[in-house]
Amino acid sequence: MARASDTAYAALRSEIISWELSPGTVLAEVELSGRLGISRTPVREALARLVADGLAEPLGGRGLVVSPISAENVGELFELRQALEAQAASLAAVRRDPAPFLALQNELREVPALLADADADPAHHSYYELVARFDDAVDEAVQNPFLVQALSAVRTHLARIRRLSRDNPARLLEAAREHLVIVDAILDGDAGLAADATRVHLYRSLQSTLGSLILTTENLTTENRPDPENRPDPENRPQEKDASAQ
Amino acid sequence: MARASDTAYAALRSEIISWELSPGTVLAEVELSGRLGISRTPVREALARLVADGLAEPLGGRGLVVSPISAENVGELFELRQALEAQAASLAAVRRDPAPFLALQNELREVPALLADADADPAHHSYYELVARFDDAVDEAVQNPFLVQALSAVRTHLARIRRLSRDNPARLLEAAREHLVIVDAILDGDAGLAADATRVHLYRSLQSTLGSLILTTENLTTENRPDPENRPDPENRPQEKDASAQ
DNA sequence: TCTGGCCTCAATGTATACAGAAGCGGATAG
DNA sequence: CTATCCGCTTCTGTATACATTGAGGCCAGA
Repeated sequence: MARASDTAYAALRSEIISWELSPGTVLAEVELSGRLGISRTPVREALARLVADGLAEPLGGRGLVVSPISAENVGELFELRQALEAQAASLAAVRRDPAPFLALQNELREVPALLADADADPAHHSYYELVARFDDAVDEAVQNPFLVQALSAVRTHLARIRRLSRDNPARLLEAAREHLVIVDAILDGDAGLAADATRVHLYRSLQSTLGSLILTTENLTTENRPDPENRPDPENRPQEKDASAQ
Repeated sequence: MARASDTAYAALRSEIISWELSPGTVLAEVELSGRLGISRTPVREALARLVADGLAEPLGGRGLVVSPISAENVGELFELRQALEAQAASLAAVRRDPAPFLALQNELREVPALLADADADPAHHSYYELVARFDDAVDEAVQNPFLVQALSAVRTHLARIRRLSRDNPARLLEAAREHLVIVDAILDGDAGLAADATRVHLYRSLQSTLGSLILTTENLTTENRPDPENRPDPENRPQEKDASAQ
């Protein structure tokens, strides 16, 4: 069996990202060790990793809380994301490994058909999974562990933020077209265009995200009620990996 | 007194950055707890943070080692650094808070005089301290915790890499001129130019770094002798903060 | 002599016990 | 009635004891 601390970390991380633990929720060691059925030691280890990820933060010297989120955070996160993804796309263009991007090109062209029958896939899983494969292809192409790790950290926060905004089918279509431009640029080996197309995509994506924000006061305050019984969106959503989708 | 785990983390981090613990050195919990005079628990916490920082990594499932470094790593790190610092400079230009940069502008103009009397300050502390203040000013100006944290992580690795390359007074003069261009661009509010000037600076900086690399086989291998008695450059070097200098 | 398997040992991973400190509640005085 | 102070409770931080797993060495057989 895997290590208890890894299990605890994965469980807590997932609960934070999925809003089962909403921002501001107090993370008490004894309570968590009881709930997860392990001792305090691995729980502490998991909490330390969450703090390093920026998913939890100390509250007044004693005690940890799930990191609060604000609209401001979204903008700041996108400033970082833009820098990283533009660089990643640029490098992917330079690396010139066309195979995976040719496949993505074909699939992205089929997105309108994919999104057409909204009844079959109302949560658009297949679309988000395609975008996740795009991210994976870029990660693979850049061949840069430092950059990939930084991107991964950003995607973690994005996954949490996505639960703040509503999906918009029209926006997904547009996003697919933007992705296609990026892929085309990468296949052309045009690093500058790949970076520019990425920035365009993220600009539009941020616009859309901010336009559909669901900001209750709960999300903004640091002091939330500690009861874990409030998930804003219990219905099935795409997996964690599909962070950078819309 | 501060927490023992923080003390241990700071101590180990400092030893890794200063090459007192060279890449590949095994980090054993019992040995460290004995050497630092604390129990294994806070040592484990410190080691976990080092792994999160990328300063240590697991070796074959069991045991940790100080992360190896290679010339390849340097290039990869600079790819990330370029993305982050270009974005940071660009944002600093947009924010339009001239005061700190006006001060830096004046000081950067005095750098030739500063470097002239090499006898008074052979390690060029005053120069590196100026560059550190430049970094601080940018961090302050961008007003973006996500970006600042990513930059901070990069600077940690840069600090370690700097011990791999020799200082070059001529290069420092050139670097000061490049920094001055960046500051001018920020003061002009020219985001594009600030980003471009940053990329120029980092391109030259990488050239210089790679050109003066001191790569013994020790630095490349994962399996080093575990004895901690080999620091390649025991003479006084600028503090940790002066990471992005040359 | 070389190879393979077993066994021992050592180091990590987990649980628990102990110490200290911060917050909370109650009681008392103004 | 309110504010402040004191004591208690509960939580974090640290140390230590226990479990478990992987590595290395030794012995036996080919």
